[in-house]
Amino acid sequence: MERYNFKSIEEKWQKFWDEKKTFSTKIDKSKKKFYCLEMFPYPSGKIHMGHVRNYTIGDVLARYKALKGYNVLHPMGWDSFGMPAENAAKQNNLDPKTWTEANISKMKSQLKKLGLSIDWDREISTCSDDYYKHQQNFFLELLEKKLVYRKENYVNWDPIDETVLANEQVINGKGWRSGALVERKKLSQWFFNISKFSQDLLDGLNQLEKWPNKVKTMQKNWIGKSFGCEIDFKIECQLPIKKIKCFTTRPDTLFGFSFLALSVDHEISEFYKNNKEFVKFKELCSKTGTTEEAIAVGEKIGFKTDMHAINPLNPKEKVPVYFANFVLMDYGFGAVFGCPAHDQRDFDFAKKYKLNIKTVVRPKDENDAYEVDKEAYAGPGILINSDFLNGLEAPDQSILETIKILETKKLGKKQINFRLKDWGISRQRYWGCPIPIAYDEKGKVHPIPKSMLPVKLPEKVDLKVKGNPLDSQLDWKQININGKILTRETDTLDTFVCSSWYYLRFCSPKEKSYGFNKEEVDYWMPVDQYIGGIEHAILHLLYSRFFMQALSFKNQEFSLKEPFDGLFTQGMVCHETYKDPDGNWVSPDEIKIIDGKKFLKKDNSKPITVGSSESMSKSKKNTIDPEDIISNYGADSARLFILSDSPPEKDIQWSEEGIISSFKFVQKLWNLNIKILNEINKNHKLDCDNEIEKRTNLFLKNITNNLEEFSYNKIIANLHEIYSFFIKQIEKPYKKETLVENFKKILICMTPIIPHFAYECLHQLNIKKIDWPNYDETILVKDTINVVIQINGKKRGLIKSKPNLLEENLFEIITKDEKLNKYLENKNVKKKIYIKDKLMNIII
RNA sequence: GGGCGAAUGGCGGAACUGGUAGACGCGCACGACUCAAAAUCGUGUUUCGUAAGAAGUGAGAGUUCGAUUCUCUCUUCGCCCA
Repeated sequence: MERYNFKSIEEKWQKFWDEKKTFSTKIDKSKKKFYCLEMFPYPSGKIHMGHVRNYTIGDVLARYKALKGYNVLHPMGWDSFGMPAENAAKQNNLDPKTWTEANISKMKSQLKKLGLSIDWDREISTCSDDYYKHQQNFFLELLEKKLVYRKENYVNWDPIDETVLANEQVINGKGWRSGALVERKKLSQWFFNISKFSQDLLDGLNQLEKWPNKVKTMQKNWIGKSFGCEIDFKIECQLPIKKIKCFTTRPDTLFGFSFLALSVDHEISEFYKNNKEFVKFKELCSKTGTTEEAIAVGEKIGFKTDMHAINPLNPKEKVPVYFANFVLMDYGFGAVFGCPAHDQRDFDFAKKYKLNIKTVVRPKDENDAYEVDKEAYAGPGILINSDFLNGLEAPDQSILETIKILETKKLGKKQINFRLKDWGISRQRYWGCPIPIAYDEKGKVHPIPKSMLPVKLPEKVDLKVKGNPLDSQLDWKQININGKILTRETDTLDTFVCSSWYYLRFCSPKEKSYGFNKEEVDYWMPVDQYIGGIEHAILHLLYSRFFMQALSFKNQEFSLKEPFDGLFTQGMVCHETYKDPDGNWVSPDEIKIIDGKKFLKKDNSKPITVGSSESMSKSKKNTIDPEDIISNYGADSARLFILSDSPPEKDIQWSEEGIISSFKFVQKLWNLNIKILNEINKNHKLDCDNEIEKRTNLFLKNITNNLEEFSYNKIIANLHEIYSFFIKQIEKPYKKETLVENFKKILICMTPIIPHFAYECLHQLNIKKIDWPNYDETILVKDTINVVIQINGKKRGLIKSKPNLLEENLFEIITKDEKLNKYLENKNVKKKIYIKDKLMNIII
């Protein structure tokens, strides 16, 4: 038996593809295009199993579509700006550029070893000025369209990384990378006006039929459209304040009004800036964090003012006005009216400060004496204790009706509110795209002229200074524009900006005059299938959608609104976790297993406890290095296993047994191939039956359907089945042409999955022209079928018969069947349900 | 607290629009080859039962001739939001 030498064969084909530029793509209007894109990696050092899974899934699709006759664009690049480079450079006394480029070249060679069908001529890297100069140009275009602006704003400040974080980068009140407790700080920042497109981004989701519903729901919730009402509350106080504007989604509960709460950043707070108690209170609030989550979890605290607010529907009623930590300035108007009976947050606050709690909604099955007791009631019901609103059905009818009344009385008006906030894009970091802006001594903004782009990052900087290193680059900071000496903006762009348009750049990566070439983009866009992790469900995907909206805004030339037609989110790669007796994580290669049960540490034979399977991470030491797998088992085996065990959208458990099993399967296929090659040289003339053709056609049908549906785990099952059939068939008499012809088709189906192996076999059979084989439905028509026989719904037997049997004929067969008739003897048949060619259910 | 989703052998998972539950793989058992082991090949493998047979898709109900699939209630887990 010949051993399959994956090393030399994989190398051979990778070299062949590289030299022949097999996967280089050009516009070809005679063919339908297919743009297959996987989320490009951050060049962190080396690839991990998550990459292997992501890019294998994409590669199967790209290769399959190419065989189906599509002109496939399948590019790869590097999301190469970002903080890890800066941190690593600081630690290793390198510069971020050197570190990043070394990582890129390492990871590129690793990706090549996977045998991916990537057009490497289109490779891009976001940290190269070829790329970011176009991004700076986009920034200036958006500035002209007034979609970029600058404002002073409270930000989440990460005191360890010394940078501003987006709300999404704050997890449990801590920085997503550093883990530092986030502080509030006021800074001048650049913003993309993403909220301008809230409604468009929401509407656009409806068109995205090939997106998972889950992701669409997440984006919908993130955009957070709410329908409600703005209300002016009259104020009584010593200060020159007449009224306060509030936004509420529940104006119908106005009769339950018991306090008015303001954000500590509300403009009215200016009147209290000399009040020592208030200043103390404000400081306390700043420690609870700015995220909605931090506020919801933390204790609700308030500062009572001497102001009183008047209920617009009941002018006799006056309630106290508080500053409260749970009111955010950037939602609504930074002021809310409190109705404790029907909002848990208000309820907690009212209990704490002993405020009035008046029930105004009762559940349908309660009577009007119903009173809220231990917690707020936010469910549907009937309005009570609400004067002229009594009896209305909450929430739908009562809200609309109340708004109508408020509008006619000119006390408020209907309003739509969005949760989506503008996107802060300034980062106080060196390793990012410079913002093409300068300031004069008065602080006035001067865009850098487009002719002066790119604004290049200075190459040699001292990263060890506190704060942003660009700030201390005095020679770089100065710029002469038309004879004026100005100071550059030293903040750089959030790296999410880089990844918001890279898919456009792939269409024409060498275009010099602009970020993309219109003709190329018109041909290739949108991305037909985008593949990546669910962790980007909100940010990256929403920002990319925004970027297209922004580019097409006031632009006759460019009208594409949705960048990604199809989206697929793959699951994570998991592995068992191990701990030694001291509770330290132990990595899988430090472990030996005895009799499949005992887990011991290799060096000291101490017992190891096996923990749950969790997503691979360095901190839990449960990672497997793809490079080891490829060098021990080959890329084809790795690809085969990563596809085989679980559906691609679910998590997969990496296991040693699994990869070995895949490795063995490749070897078995190789042996089958050799047997068939030997058969070609023999001169068989025996003609058996058409079973080979039939089974091959069934295989073709199944694998094609499964490929179309992303059921890649089932494709591997299909391969196992057809292998088992062929290896048995080869022992029987058959016509050699039939055998070889059908085996060729199967090999073609293997090329997307295990390309090196399959192309080698096809090469040995001297096959040059390769197209996806079609199946013949007529061959699949069965001449004998199994009909299930049920008695009273219980399966009692099977009848083999020809198709299209008449009911009475089948029943006759049943009565002649000894085993089945046993059930029918002396019984009255009440009913027969007959589903042709499938089943008969006899009710007795 | 709200939203979405999931639950099938020892394990990962199949089962198209309601119609043979457990495809395929792992693991395990037995057998062949071998002095022996590994590798390889073959057979078996939901549970109980010697068998005939019975039970069985998280729990409970419902619709139906028939439910893993549809409806309701509950439990547990996961993800997102608060």
